[in-house]
Amino acid sequence: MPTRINQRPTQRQIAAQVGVSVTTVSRILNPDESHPERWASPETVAAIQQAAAQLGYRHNALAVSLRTSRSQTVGVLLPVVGDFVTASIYSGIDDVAREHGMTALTASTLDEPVLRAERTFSLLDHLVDGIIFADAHLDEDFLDSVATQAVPFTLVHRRHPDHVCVTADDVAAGRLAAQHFIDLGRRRMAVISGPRFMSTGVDRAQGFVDAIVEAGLPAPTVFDSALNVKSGGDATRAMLASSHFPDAIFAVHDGAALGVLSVLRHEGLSVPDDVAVIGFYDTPMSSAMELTSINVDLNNMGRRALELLLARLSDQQIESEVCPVTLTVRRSTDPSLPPGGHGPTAEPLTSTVQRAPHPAESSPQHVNPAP
Amino acid sequence: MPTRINQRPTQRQIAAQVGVSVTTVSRILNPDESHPERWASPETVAAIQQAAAQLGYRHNALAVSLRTSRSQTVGVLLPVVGDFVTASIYSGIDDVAREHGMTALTASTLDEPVLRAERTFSLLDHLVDGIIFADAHLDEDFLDSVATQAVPFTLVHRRHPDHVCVTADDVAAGRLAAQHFIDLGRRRMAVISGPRFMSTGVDRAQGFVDAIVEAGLPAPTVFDSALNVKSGGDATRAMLASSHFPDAIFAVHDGAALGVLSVLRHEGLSVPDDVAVIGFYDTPMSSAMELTSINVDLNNMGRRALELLLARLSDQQIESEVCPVTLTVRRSTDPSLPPGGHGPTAEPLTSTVQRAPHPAESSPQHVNPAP
DNA sequence: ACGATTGACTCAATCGATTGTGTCTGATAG
DNA sequence: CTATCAGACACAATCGATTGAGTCAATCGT
Repeated sequence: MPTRINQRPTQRQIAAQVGVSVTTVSRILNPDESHPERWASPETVAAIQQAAAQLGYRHNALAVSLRTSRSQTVGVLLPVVGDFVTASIYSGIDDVAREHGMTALTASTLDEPVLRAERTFSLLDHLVDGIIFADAHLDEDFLDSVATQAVPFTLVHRRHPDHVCVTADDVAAGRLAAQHFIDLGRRRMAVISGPRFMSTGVDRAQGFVDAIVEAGLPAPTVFDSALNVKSGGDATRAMLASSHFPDAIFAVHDGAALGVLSVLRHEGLSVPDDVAVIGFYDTPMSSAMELTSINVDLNNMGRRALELLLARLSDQQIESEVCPVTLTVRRSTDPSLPPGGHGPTAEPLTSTVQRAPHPAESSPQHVNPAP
Repeated sequence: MPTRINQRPTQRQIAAQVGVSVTTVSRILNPDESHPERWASPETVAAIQQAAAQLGYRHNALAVSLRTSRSQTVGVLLPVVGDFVTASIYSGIDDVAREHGMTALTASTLDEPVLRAERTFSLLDHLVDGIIFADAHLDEDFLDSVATQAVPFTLVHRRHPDHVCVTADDVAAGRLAAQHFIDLGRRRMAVISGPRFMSTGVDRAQGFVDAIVEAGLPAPTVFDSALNVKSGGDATRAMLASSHFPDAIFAVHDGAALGVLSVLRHEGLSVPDDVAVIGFYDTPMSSAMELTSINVDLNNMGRRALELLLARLSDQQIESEVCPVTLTVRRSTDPSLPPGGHGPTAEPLTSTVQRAPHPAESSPQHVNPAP
């Protein structure tokens, strides 16, 4: 038993053992040539393959990358790591990367321009073949400067006007939320958006406002927030302090929606009787809190972002993609649904533009009859 | 303006521009020598630094790694990516990596041995300086074979008897949960653990059982589960079907706890009147669901895991570490707490062994008086 | 029987940086 | 006046693999 410790076998070792040159070893171990067996006799091929297996040979990815200037690596820039949304997106990216024998390098930028630049350069130092940005800012031209570096990239989740991106259909999502509220007979709407530089919040709020105005209803107030529990709560308190309190709140992020629910409950207001609430992303918390939420396949968005990037790397023309959104109706907008949702195993109800009819439930506890 | 497109500047280019050899350029650009200015005259140093800045020179991480066989890179193997627990751990690792100018490479293994081996080798192909495993299995000796590769590693979150790891104090956590139930006067306990190969669930269940038996109470039933919402619900249904239904359930994962709550509510049982429930990890969902949960600083666990690994890389002796846990009491065990928790901005109550007294709240709506 | 083709390889440069060992010049010591 | 030394560099091998351009012998066609 060859107890190799501390030393990875190299092609040189295989060559020495078999009695050929490293050239031949390299050619045999890279079957990507058009003529697979053109470079050696069957016996030599077998001998090399056997030696490689016996020594436990593996390519040195660094050496290969250095020589070929193709690293089989993509960089992924996330605003934060450890959050449901970005983690789901990354998961999809990672899947595709693995399917293509590539490695995904991640870095978090905290939405800070300096950190983003630093970490982008750090990825480039590793000669990534391409980059996926999940943290685009609408108003920055950092991406243009990256384009100068001749490293292809795509955006995911947040869009930028000048670059290819894979986003949720955020405008449609906003319209979906608005239409749901309108169908419920709500009239005084509000929307909790995110920072202005995030296309997600901006587009969702835009769709929401547009649909409501088109329906002839008063334009909803737009609150900017940091899209977390605390800022959602703060926005809600701001609403409570204002003269006309809404009867329907659309938060473009479940975290913010949770803050909304928490403050409403704390203030003794009933959901959805007094205020209906819609969140976004349909996180596990949504079902736990019986929060109506908009769903988009984040995993698939990640997949598509990398697939587009790979297409681009194959010199194909690529175009931005918009992923469909659905609305999962729960008790935060529809009290006629049974408490406890549909049990822990049930799939959420989904709809594309209108609320889908939901199947009769075993114990429909009508807390309040629908208006 | 030098519109370099497509080409990163190299030391060779700097050397040519300044009129020195790449040797000198390399020495100047690596100030880690004992004699910083020993290799060139001040004028040359300035010229090289200026040329480097002007060209926008950056080290080629691959070339450096290849030559020095130190990649300044660590691999992180996670069971899944996109989950609160692993994402939080990774976040801590990533922070430390950045602080040390290193890069963290991640890979998810889905707890499948084949995938774990494959992805581990993939990391080794990139010449990672070390590896952090967050997906250790108690019963596997895969790690021993990795040890043969002479790549240092540490474990995090899940332990293995033979290797250095950073874990939560899982046994203490189990005891903490048990003591809380005992203090509440509960007598029929159950614990929902995870698969047998995860030390987390095993240790937590062990501590829980030990403390209860030591208190002279009947030993709780241990249910194995997959630690997700569905399996938590399944376990609860199994309990409901059995002869002696518990009045206290400790789930070693908030996801499973959510399944418990969901099924209990669906069956018309009251929490905590009929059944008290404790979860684990104190996820955002815990506070949303008013779930009493055990908290451990996952981010810090990640930090420590990498810090230990780096110490090990500096040839220091390292030892396993156990991180303290705390219990955050909410309404799933204590109905005397006000609904809505402490508002979205409040810090959770924490305690180390006993439940801490909680501050008086503005509107303490006593839904049910404490027993 | 002889040039041409094919099969089976090898040579050597190269990717970008690091590093042990020179080399050369001018200043200093003796 | 020369041996010595330090300062300021350069040479060239090396890390592990890839790749265009050979080399050499056997085989083939005519």
